[in-house]
Amino acid sequence: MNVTSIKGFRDVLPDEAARRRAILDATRGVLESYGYAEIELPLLEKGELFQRSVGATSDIVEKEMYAFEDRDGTLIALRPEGTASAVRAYVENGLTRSLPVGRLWYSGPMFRRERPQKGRYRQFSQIGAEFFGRDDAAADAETLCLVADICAAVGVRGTRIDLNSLGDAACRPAYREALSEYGRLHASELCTDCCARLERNPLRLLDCKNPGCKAAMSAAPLMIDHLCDPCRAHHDEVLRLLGVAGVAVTANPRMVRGLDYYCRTAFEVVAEGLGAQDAVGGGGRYDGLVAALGGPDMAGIGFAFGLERLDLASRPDGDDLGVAAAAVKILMAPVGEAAAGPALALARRLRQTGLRVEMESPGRRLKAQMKHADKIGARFVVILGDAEIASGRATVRDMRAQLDHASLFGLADDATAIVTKLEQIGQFEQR
RNA sequence: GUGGGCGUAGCUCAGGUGGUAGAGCCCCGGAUUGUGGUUCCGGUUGUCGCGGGUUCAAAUCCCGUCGCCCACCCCA
Repeated sequence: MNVTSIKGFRDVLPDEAARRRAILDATRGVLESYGYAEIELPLLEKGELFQRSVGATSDIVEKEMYAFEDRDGTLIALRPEGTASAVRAYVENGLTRSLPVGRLWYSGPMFRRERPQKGRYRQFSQIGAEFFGRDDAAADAETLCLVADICAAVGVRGTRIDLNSLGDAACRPAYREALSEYGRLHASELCTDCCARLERNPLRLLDCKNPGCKAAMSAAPLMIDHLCDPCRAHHDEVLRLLGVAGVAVTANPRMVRGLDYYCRTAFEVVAEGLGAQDAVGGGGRYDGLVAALGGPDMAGIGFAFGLERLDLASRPDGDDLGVAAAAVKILMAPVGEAAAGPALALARRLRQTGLRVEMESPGRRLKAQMKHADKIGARFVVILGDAEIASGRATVRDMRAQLDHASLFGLADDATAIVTKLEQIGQFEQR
């Protein structure tokens, strides 16, 4: 094999494609039941969009983004995430006015140039949802309800929703400084990565998995204890509403998120069976992002699920999703070149009634065609050989009953009449 | 970017101490005339990841390189 796919890019074969489609269908159903409308977004955006939203110094933009210069010199990027595009589209198309309270969802591939591993690829798919124009706690609670319902609908096993508040512009800067201060006092106990984080992104000190850092940071101040009054009230109300709604969440005061735009409510859905990458989805509130991208001062909260991870986390006994193979119900078996034309024409007419009909090769012997019929699980085989062409009537083999029905119908018969005859000799589902 | 593991037919793998490649599955064909699921017989596909070295001889030893996987980082 000379030419292969690119590292981190892969082919989704039919079995997996069927599962992905089932997951997408289940998710779409829940999203639409909450009143979300689908939006299709470009795969390419100006690089500037992500620098201004995700953050120019974030890992995603700094070292994971696929970007290149277009012929006119503008920096183009393959989108590493969906929220930035959704917000851009929301502002650019005037939805801030026509749809001031908007619920939008999208799905599709995202691109990040990371080292591939279990559940992580350079091209991966997300299903995302954004809720614009509401900054009240009920909007947060509704969003968490949606997240929980999607997990249930998809059949994700062993899920847990971690919840935290990241504060806002009023209280986070002071906390950030306090955390940095604490970190500097314990700098000698921190790993090199964490030392670098001290100035650049002290919040990340909290979720380092290095044992030494964990120990050093165990007594560090937590955002949750430094929230300003409005943030505190908001967070408490979200928790209260979730309790009433019956959505279980786990308070995780050490959870931070890597994207710059989050504020207040942040959450992550983790599941079992994923290896080290155990997050199936995550999101949070991003009040201020709409304004940062040139729109009005509008609130927003959203999340995204990783399709590959949803699949991994629901796979082994995700039987409720089933793998709906495109089961062909009828195999058209032309024996000899003379039958090719009539078979093609008949198969086509039968398909117009909604039947699934696969056409075999006229050059193959009937035995081989029958073998294939069995392999694909065909319910009936319509045999067209010299005798059938001569008489103008088809022979039908009932694969289940192991019976032939000679001259069952005329080649020129009405398609629906043919279907009726097939139903008379054996019950079958047409779809 | 950093570690660790692995690279033999489409798939799963076998090939002690070097002798020049195999099994099962899958696929295709046959077992007398136009009929499947079992059985039997036969068959196709390999630069043994790639390059170099040692050797009379390497899939097997040495070096390098690439790729995949897992983990760190980060995140979906």
